[in-house]
Amino acid sequence: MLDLHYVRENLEAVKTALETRNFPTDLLDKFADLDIERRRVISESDSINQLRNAASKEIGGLMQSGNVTEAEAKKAEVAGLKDKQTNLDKQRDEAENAMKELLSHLPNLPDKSCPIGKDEAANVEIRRVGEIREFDFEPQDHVDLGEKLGILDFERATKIAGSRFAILNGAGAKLSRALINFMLDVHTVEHGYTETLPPFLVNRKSLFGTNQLPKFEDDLFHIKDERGFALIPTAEVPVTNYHSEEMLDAKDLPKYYTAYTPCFRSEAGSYGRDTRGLIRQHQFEKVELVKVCLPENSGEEHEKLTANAETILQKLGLPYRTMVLSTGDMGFGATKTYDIEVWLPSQKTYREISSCSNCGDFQSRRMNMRFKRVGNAKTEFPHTLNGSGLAVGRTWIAILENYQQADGSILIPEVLQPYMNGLTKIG
RNA sequence: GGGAGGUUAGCCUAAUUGGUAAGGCAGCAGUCUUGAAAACUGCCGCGAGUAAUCGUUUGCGAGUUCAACUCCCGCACCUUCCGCCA
Repeated sequence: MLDLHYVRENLEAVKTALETRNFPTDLLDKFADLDIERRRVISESDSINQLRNAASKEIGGLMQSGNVTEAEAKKAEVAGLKDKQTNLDKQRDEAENAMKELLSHLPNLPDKSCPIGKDEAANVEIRRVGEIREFDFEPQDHVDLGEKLGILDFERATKIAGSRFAILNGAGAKLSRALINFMLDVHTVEHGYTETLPPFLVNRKSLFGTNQLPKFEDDLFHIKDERGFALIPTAEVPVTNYHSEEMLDAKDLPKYYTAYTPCFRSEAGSYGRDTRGLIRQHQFEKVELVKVCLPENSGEEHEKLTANAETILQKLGLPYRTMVLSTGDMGFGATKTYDIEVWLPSQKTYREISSCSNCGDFQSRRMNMRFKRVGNAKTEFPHTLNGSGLAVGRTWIAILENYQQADGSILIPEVLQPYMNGLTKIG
């Protein structure tokens, strides 16, 4: 959420910035009116309250000194204020809710370093790592490879759940589990993250905190239950909200968390896109990286987090490139995002395998997570960052496709072999 | 599912059969000092206001009342006990 005062004082700049995100600025045209109305109602309601409070105090004094008749007279005087106040309070609630509603629908402001453009065509490649393998045979895609090896079963997954679900079997399931453990080990042991295993169901407040709500309600799977749970679309939700509503101490920052969770997405509106294979599923596995840090360090922490995710691809020997997203392609809460894309031989293209975002104070303000510095009384909002480290299903795809042999078998990258009980090859 | 106790500002703690949130710690600014400490003064949740100031805030939501931390109802969370359960 953007800061009300900031928007008020920089309205034109905010409009210009949000335009680069393809955000319709007509919503912002309402800001000034809402702001004025809100302040008018607040001050009017305050002055009525002032009258009531003063009268009430007088009555208290009269009652204590035994002047019952005078107190009764005073009571009658105040009675008329009540309706007026009820009415004003209602207007006040409406005005404040309208402002909150408006602010909660505004996306974050892009960082100055982001390329300006209206879609992914404006994204800029900033590095390319690893050698793309030359095949002396026609490489198959992961669906053909997986099904022939008996480690991937879409047909039965569709039978027992539906489309966009998959079943991994045997060495395929083990490979997925190996990837999870490998990633968690690298991030905890080498990169200093604390492993956490959070709830996979969360409440609406948490979803507001990490900006899935109110705008992206339809992207979630909701539990039909009065408690309003939803299945997490990413571990970013429970992990970033870990310190929501808390007052942190600057000396305890930064905090680094990594979590493995399944992720659940309705994929409403993506009919027909990536229908073949494991690329886009309703349920997928992911190891997530989350940081909470001092505002002045978030740029540097963002670079480090992205590098931490890239380390996994380097260790697995998978070729990739890193893109900085253009203003038009960034997610709602991000000030800046790097996408890491892995090479898929079957598609002869790079596909997203991680998205690493700096959210600035956008989320901490929404979830009321604050911190204090020593020697400074005022509370501040820390910055939050998140990124996939990595999407397990897509890494699984990349391993099958990049490590396939002419006979359809798959070599296991050396770093994964200890996690596969020494297995060096599938098939 | 049932019972008991609890939730006050960054932290800790008060508040007469209902009378308008007292104080301490930490922090900020200033006075004093060569400097620091101590002491003293002001500030020290949020909102409106250039400001004086005013409003608002006792887990959340409603209610009774001129007036609610206090009384009534509902809910959340924490502690604990019983039951059930992997």
